[in-house]
Amino acid sequence: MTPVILIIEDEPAIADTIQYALETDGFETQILSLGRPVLERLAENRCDLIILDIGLPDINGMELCKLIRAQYTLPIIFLTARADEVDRVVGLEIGADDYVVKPFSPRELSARVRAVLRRTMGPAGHPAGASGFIIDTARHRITYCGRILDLSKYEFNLLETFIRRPGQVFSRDHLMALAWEDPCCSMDRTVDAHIKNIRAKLKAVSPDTDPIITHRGVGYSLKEDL
Amino acid sequence: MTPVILIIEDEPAIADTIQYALETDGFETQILSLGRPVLERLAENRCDLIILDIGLPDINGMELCKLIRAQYTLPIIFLTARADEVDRVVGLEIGADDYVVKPFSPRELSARVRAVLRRTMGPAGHPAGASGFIIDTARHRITYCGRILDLSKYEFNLLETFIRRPGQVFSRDHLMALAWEDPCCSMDRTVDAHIKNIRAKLKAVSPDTDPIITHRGVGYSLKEDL
DNA sequence: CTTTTTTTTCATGAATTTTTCATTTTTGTT
DNA sequence: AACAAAAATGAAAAATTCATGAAAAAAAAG
Repeated sequence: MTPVILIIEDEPAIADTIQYALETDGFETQILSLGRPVLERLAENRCDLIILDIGLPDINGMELCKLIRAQYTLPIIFLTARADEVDRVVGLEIGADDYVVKPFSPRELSARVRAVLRRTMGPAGHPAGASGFIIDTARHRITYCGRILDLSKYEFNLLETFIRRPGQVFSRDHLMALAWEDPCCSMDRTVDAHIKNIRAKLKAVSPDTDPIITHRGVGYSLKEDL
Repeated sequence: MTPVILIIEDEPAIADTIQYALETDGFETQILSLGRPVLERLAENRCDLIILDIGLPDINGMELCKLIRAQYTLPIIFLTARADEVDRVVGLEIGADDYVVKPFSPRELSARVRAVLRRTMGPAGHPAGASGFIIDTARHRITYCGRILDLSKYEFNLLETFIRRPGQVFSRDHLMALAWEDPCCSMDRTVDAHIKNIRAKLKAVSPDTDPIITHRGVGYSLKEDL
């Protein structure tokens, strides 16, 4: 399940920049330009992390943070123009998980979002596209270390299920169930054969690393970014 | 239990500043001026968080981070003079929980330590389950005293059944039934052999305690927390 | 219908895990 | 203290499990 990030920021230019960076990295995003409607929004839909501008026109960011924290435990990253040490400490003290000062790099912000979510949601916090993989769902393509992979149908399905949950160990049965449409019951090392082919293609891109881990007697998993 | 913070920093002035700030805020601290001895140190004593300078004289911080993360799940905060955006992104990508650029405010660093620990350890204390064990079902992984165990299939199954019911005494037959898929009727000290292997691996992590209790003539159980 | 690609199956050898077994150590009881 | 039963231990044997290469079988493309 792709993490949903709520961006609370009144300057459209900044909000858009953040949104673009996060979506490029595989997150789902939503923008709110005012602080007051946030609680309603949280009550209605799922949200995994909030990026909160402190200088909102309608309500003080610190106050809003307190209000949110009174009801929710979800992580909050403060965004602000105030670089004062005191502000930063107070911000973190008050319960923020991170504190980013403007002007900031969108890529760094996205990386910080991922760092916080890694702790909060565990393996589920990864957006599609970890371990050097990026899934382009629309084009049905997978990129590995910047290189487009030429994959057959089941190779794609298999690799996709791995990428969507990096680190999770899948049994062969489980993989069959996830990557094959009909419950193809026969399983005489079929998965193994495909894994072998995938590995060969990944090796062609990056010869010294094998991101697929074999768990003897259990199944396979994809290496998480370390 | 006071959290223990390991500071890995080669400049004494900076290390002392950090130490002072953290101890003022109630943390226990320890300073290491080199990177290589870190793994030994981790094997010996408890540590809840690492502050890691990237520019160490003996080993690259990123490499060290990977080495630590291969065995431990504890949070790491990077400390560095490099303000480059690329470095920051890579640092967070690689598994750091936060990334602080020099020069920095000691009070802010301490606040960030608290923010990370709040997520990692909960409001107070360790996240550990029974007797220091944590089961990560998705990753098919068991952590013992913060250390990732390398277990074979049946070692994993066996230890898992113990952890799920701490204190309960299981007969060998019962363990066979629970941890083996087919009712493997053979029972010639098979369980004993696996228990032996598990104990050896636990001993490698914590030499002075054996959390597995033998009940003569009956079976085995896992020590409960007090 | 033929050719090509993909998927599945199979056999082999190597590596690891599991099991067995003989021996030593521990434990509880007389 | 001595004894017997049970468990720990170390090492060898047996059994799995997996990677690999290659050959069928099936599906897709031309």
